[in-house]
Amino acid sequence: MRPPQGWEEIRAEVLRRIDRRDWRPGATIPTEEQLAAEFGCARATVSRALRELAGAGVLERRRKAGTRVATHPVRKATLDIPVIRLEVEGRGQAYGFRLIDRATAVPPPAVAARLGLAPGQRLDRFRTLHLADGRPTALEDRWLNLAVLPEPPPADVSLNEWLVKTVAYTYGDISFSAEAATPDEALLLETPAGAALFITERTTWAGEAPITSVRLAHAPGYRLRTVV
Amino acid sequence: MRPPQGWEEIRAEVLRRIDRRDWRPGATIPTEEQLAAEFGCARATVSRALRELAGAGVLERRRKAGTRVATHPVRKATLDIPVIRLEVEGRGQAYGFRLIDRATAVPPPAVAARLGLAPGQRLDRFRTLHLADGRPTALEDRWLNLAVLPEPPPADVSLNEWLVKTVAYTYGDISFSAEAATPDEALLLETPAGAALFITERTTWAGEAPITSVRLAHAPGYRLRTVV
DNA sequence: TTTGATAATATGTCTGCACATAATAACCCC
DNA sequence: GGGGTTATTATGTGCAGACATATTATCAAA
Repeated sequence: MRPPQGWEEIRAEVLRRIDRRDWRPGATIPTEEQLAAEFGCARATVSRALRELAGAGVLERRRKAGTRVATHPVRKATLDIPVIRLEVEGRGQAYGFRLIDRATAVPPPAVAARLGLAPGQRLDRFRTLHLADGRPTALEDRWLNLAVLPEPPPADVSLNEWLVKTVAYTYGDISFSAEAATPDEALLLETPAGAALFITERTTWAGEAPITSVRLAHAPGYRLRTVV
Repeated sequence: MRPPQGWEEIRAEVLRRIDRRDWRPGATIPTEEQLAAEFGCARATVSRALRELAGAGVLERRRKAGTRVATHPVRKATLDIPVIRLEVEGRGQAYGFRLIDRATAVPPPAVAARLGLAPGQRLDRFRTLHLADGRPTALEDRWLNLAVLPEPPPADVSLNEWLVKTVAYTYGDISFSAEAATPDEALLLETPAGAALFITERTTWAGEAPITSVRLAHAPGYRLRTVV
């Protein structure tokens, strides 16, 4: 039996031993040094494999105490969150969007709190309907802090696409929830009022300055997946 | 200005340069070797920092082509998905659960397909209501393949907790969606019929054998967060 | 002009070593 | 025994060097 070579094969071998219950949940597995000796590789290579598995929540590691198989599956799933256009095009549909309205206003308290704004400060609000093959797929409600942008956005291109190419991206916060469609949302998304909508909310900073807070209401049927 | 030391400081420095638009979206940043020379460290240390950022979707790396700042923010957010008991206790509430019913039956086609079962194969179904401070917080609908378990589950402890301690965990699939509460679900979760519920679905294999498929319907107000 | 072989190059990975750090175990003294 | 100090130990991080590999650029032949 050829020993695993390369950190990916070692990771697979460790997973296999957990699957086969050689190493049970809660049990301590051999030290990096022992595994390196068994597999005939350097400790750093074993370390890399175990670190990845710890990052995925499969193992728990502590100095001196060693490495053990995780008992409580606080899984760390990794999500891909693409921009809507790519998501639509990835399904083989034609993407489009329509600007519903645009205004300058004081954002609701929840948004102001998320962005860390002084009360009463005004922001620009854009509401955009995203279309897949002409049918609405998501309603975007974006509050944008134009004051901190390095240059004013052009009027002729998608605000989204301009933003991602222009301002830096260090998402501070993403959250997901389910909400019933308001009459307004239902109308725009062409769905019955009260339908269950999947909501994505993102708040973005560039360094210290809050840039934008977006709420995406996805049309019914939307599903967010992770693959491990 | 002291140069960053350690891969975490280097990661922070790279992020800062992106934030400050020194390196703009789409632009190629210096090579690992150049950065290592600038920061006065080994290439491996820079490599570690850049690899982490690429894993988070901030950078895109290709051999020979180099490293560039990601343009389309296919962000890779990392989610923590704890077991419900820990989630409830983490909020400082008292956890409890109640087994609603248990049966052996042929699962609906969607579940059978997810698990890759032959049509007509029977599984065990457990429905459990999870409680926080006595109030329902989530409804669990679990289909379990008892045949592949190494030993039959005991009757006196929580099936969940026994499962995670006994069988290996290699989640194959997790998905999130929003659905309207059925009358049955609404009754159990003490919420109006048709309320928007946040749904988590997980399917688990141990090696080749499908173990279990779980559908969790969270009571209204549930929110899944990521921290970057 | 196109095609195909070849060279150049940046990242990907590995090794072997060293030291830092956190957490446990061992010990000693009262 | 109890409590506090010290030693031990496994992981975490770092470095320098080497080779592997994917991809691009270059250049010659058809």
